[in-house]
Amino acid sequence: MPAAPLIRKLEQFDRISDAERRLLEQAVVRQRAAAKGEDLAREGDRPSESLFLITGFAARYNLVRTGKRQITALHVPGDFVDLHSFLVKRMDHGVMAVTACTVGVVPHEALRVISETQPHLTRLLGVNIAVDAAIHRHWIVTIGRQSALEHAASLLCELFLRLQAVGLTEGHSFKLPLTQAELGDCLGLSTVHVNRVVQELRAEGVIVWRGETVIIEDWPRLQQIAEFDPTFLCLESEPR
Amino acid sequence: MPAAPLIRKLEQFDRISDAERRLLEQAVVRQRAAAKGEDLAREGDRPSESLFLITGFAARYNLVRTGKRQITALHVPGDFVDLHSFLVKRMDHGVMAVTACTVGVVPHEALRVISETQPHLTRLLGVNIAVDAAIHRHWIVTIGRQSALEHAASLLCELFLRLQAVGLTEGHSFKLPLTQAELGDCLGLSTVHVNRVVQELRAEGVIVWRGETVIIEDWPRLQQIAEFDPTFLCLESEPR
DNA sequence: CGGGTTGTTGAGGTAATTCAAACCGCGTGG
DNA sequence: CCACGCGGTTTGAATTACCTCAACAACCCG
Repeated sequence: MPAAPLIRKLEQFDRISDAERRLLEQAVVRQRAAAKGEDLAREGDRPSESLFLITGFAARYNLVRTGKRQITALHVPGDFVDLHSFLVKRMDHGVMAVTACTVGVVPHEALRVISETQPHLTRLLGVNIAVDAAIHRHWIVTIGRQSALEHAASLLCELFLRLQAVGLTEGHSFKLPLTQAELGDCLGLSTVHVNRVVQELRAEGVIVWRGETVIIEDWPRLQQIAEFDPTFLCLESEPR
Repeated sequence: MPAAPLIRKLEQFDRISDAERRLLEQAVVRQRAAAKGEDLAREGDRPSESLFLITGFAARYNLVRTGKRQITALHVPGDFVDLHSFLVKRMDHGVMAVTACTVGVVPHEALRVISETQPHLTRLLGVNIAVDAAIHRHWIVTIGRQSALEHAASLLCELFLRLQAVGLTEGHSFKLPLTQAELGDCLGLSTVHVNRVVQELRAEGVIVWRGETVIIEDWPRLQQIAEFDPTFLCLESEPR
């Protein structure tokens, strides 16, 4: 049932009929594994299929001349990592497997058929793209106008809720398989500074982070530090 | 012919049939004027129509607790400022008229009819959202990993090409009706620092900026400073 | 002509960076 | 079983890019 995470994700947005469910299952022609660190797509590619995560974490990234890297999006199971490539054709960023991943493969041809015959499903895929964009905007705000501490807190809030929505949290804890360097590439910060900010969140008793496990000890306070309003994640199901 | 700028914008992505053109014209039920500084939409709104710019500049923005503002997108004639509100329902940001604007009004009901009956047009509207997201990602990269100078240069490159695509440039010059404070809100910089960076671009002979007019004196060098690759703007028409 | 907005400049402060080194946990191979 | 190497984390010190505050100049509009 490789389509299950995708279906659950789309159900965050609206109810899905059995017929639609079957169509999505048929659209996933195969699944494949990717090793940690592997590129799922590269800048400049013109993919003929789109990928969604079944298990693992992935990141979209861009490299700049100085050798620095900026991660522009983190993806968790259920997320399409390059749905837009169906519409926009050419990848303007790479996608890498942050952990070992399994991905479901949906040919653009299948997406085209859906777009021709399934208006409701097409809208839900559109919501997918629009929510990606909303998350991007949120990142712009936090990079541009929040302190490193606020920004880090914000990313933790976001990830917690997104993982909770796909059933990957336990109470207030979740697996965060990112190095501090990778976190820095998300936040636009140096590794050293990420470390200091994480220390501060720990010292304040807001989070515990050991190994790959983050425990949010004080969720209200974390939200307050981050000034976090989850509206943009669009986690409520309604007719669309 | 209030739909004309919208049609031209969509034609950047792909050919549009006469029938599609007529449908778009019908979808624009009216136009309205907005004064400089007026809000076209506010955070938390649930609009029942989407707006595109016919004339003028608009910006999406978010406010943070400290009173700072971050602009997450700039819009020029032809751009929808809140197309995503059709899919995502609730505005997670405000939209303000940076200059006096005229906007075309497209009821969500009309978008729904298009999405039910016009797969090709629906895809082009999807491209619209996807390109917005691509621009967002570009902003994340430039805010996160580029210097203020590079970032400012990058925004000028982006605006020049977007304005050129809708016929609002003359040679290498264009109207940029933004204050340095507003530019700072786009770039995540203070007004003072924006000023210094602009001075530097002037001193290097890369641009002339007097009043509302920017002249790009050395386009290759501006692109080089910004490390600018226009791919993400998706300015090539192809079948979609 | 005057008052508000915008642009410019200077000086001092600070958040984050860079560079460097030490440390830690962990898997691997001798 | 220990030594080693490696990726990741942590700490310190010096540097820097950008910020804040403040004053002033230029401009525009009524």
